[in-house]
Amino acid sequence: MLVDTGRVRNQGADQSVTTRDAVLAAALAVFTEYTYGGTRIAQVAAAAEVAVGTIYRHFPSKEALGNAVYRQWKTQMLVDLRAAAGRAGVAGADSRAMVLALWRSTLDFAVRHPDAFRFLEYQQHGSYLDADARKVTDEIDAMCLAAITRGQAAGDIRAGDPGMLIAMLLGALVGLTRAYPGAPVPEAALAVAEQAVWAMLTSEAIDRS
Amino acid sequence: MLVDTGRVRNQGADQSVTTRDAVLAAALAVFTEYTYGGTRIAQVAAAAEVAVGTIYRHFPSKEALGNAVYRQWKTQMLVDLRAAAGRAGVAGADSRAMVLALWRSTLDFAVRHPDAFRFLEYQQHGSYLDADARKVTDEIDAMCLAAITRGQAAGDIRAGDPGMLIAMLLGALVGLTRAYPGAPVPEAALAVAEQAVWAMLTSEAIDRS
Amino acid sequence: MLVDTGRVRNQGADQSVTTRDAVLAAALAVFTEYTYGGTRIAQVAAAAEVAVGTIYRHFPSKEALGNAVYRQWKTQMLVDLRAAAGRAGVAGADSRAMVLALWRSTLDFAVRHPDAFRFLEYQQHGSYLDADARKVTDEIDAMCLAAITRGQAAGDIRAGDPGMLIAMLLGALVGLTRAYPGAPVPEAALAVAEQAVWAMLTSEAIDRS
Amino acid sequence: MLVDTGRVRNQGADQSVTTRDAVLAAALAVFTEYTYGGTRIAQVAAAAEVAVGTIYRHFPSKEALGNAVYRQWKTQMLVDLRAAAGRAGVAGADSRAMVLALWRSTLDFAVRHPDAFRFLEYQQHGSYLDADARKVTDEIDAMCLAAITRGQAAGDIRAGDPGMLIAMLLGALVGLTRAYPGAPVPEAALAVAEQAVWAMLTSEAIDRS
DNA sequence: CATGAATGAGGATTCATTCAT
DNA sequence: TATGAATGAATCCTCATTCAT
Repeated sequence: MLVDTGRVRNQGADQSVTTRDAVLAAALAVFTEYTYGGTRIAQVAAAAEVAVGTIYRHFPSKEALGNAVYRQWKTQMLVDLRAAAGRAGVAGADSRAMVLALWRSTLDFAVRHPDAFRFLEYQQHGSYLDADARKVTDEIDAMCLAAITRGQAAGDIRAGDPGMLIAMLLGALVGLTRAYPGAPVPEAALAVAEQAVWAMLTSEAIDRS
Repeated sequence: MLVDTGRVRNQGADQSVTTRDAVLAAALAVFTEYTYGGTRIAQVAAAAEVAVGTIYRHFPSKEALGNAVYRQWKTQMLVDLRAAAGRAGVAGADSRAMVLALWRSTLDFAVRHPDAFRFLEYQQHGSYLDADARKVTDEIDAMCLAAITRGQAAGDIRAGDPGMLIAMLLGALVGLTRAYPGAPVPEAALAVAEQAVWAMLTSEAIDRS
Repeated sequence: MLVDTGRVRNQGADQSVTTRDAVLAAALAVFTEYTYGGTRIAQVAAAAEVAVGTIYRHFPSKEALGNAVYRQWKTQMLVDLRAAAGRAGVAGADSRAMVLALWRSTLDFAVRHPDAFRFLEYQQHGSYLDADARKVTDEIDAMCLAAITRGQAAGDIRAGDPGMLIAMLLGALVGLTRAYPGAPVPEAALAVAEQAVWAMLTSEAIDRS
Repeated sequence: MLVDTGRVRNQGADQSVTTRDAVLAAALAVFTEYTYGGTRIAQVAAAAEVAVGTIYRHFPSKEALGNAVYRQWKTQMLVDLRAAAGRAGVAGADSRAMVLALWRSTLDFAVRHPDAFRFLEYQQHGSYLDADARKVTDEIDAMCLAAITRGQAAGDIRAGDPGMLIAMLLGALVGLTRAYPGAPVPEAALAVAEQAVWAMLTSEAIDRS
């Protein structure tokens, strides 16, 4: 019987990587649209053009798949943030530049991977995230916290609970992406957003000046 | 034939309103904690201390219950916003004061009804909201949009897509409440947040000055 | 509070009889349309313009209500058959006239109480009929059986299992009423049916002649 | 990409057809005994020796299953009737032989598939039958109607509403099977029934002779 | 490794029955 | 006696997971 399976995937050494990645990508897309809890494994399988059973060959459970997607992208975010922080640090930047670098990295992530950003920041993951996934999140949080705290110490950033400031920043970013559903955020909006958010972080200093 | 049934009907009605309200309140609490999709009707029933069947006497389906909760609180928000706008308008306020009034009304709502605010702004309702529920949302959006637009025309508010500015504002507010999970937002944080958000809205003007 | 309860039913000594009868009549109508198993007590209550609880004041259960309806009409049928048999017997009729009298009584019943006839002959009552109800049925069956058997003995009726002949007769009658759903069987059809069914009972004799 | 999946698909399909047929057969048996409305899906599953979920892989709902069973057997009846009509037509039969052929085909069906015949002719399907199922029924009705009408025109069949005659015929047949519940109709009874029913159709002609 | 039919526990919904008023 | 809101067991249906091929 002749069937068109749609894609070459059974050949070569990296086949399982390819399949696994296809599943991860499909899962992200479907989770973003329907919520983790709202998507059926069959939907992911259909989106990945794979049989249901195949998903279970790569991930032991739906929860594990959810964690894998979360970890994949949160780790990507962490990598990006570290790279940005590294560049800023190498340049001997002041705390202000460091915060700005982290902000821009996050913004960049949100623009380049809108689905991933929405999935990560926009949903309630509490019910299924495991320790590994949380560890990545905690590391990112710690990094941002440190940058903000240092900025506050240096007088570049307004006073206030750093955790709250970060949460508001991220929240504003989430709002930004929510304002353009299913579309990339326009360039103009990005510029406005950056100014606006930066003002948020420095308003007190500005007021003082 | 006309008969005076005395209190019988009213009694039934009273009872019914009370039960209905208990279910709505329980549903809000449980939906907020577990997500609409993540809660079982049995959980709502247990939280409301009624039998499962009782919920179906008052709401035809889980979806209808979700809509009712959404509408109840979004309508409350609308009422609050209208009251705030009315007070500001009576005071002959400028556009700046009007926007500030709306912001404070929303903030106040988030502080006084943290569960409701989280339920409304924090979840993906797309899958089950009906036309009625959306109508309330649209009205609120229109109100805020108008205020921002007028503020921009008056030069009180920075330029930029008004929808985006509102989304960022709300997002920041969501982030704020998320930063203090299961607890009221501290007073100090509220003050900081207001300054920060206001700076967001006016940064350009400030920059220009 | 003034409400129109639609009917006077709370006055006089025979009130409960009236209510009970209203429920029985409503039940017959709804059972006939939706099947015993397919009707909800609430439907019967609505059709009887009575509250659900009221039905349970008169009948201990849905099953009891079903039995009561069945018994009511099967008993009516029995009464009619006895009257017809009585008249025929008094007239000193031959077995042929007796069978014809029973047939006409049944036909008359089917024409005058089409819902009742359909309910009685057309549904599977096996699951809920109690001994009392079956007793009435058995008595009718015995009566018909005796008439047919006597007719066969007298050579007026063709040979064959009398139970089968009765079942076919009744079946044909059911078919007749089914052919005119929601409407009375036309006079012309009745005449045809009588000839046809009578031919069924006597065909052999005719063939022999 | 075109791949030869070998027997995989066919295997799946075979398996599926077998399972589907097992479910259909089980459903017929249980529906016949307990009525469509009176049977739980779990009963069908148990009778088919499959899990509940398996039924839903093959039929989207209980209603769809009911329709499928109905259509399966009504279609079989149609096929049988057509074959009988074909044979009678080829033999150049007169209208009398044609009607007799149809009658015998139906009788044969009732004898060979007593459950199916009871399910089809004995229950109220109105509540769940869909257009497809009704189409088959209508086709059978039209076929019988045509035969009777032609027979009447040729003077072989008595006058009267053909729909009514058919309904009475079928009704008598239903009564016949009802007279021997859970058992095959005895040969002797079949012969009697045929004479009786034929007398029903021709009584007038006979009377006239 | 891939497949997808089968499984069955779990969740939404219905409805006969009860009982406080 | 009548009412109808409340009850919860029973029922339909879903979907994560398994496993024979």
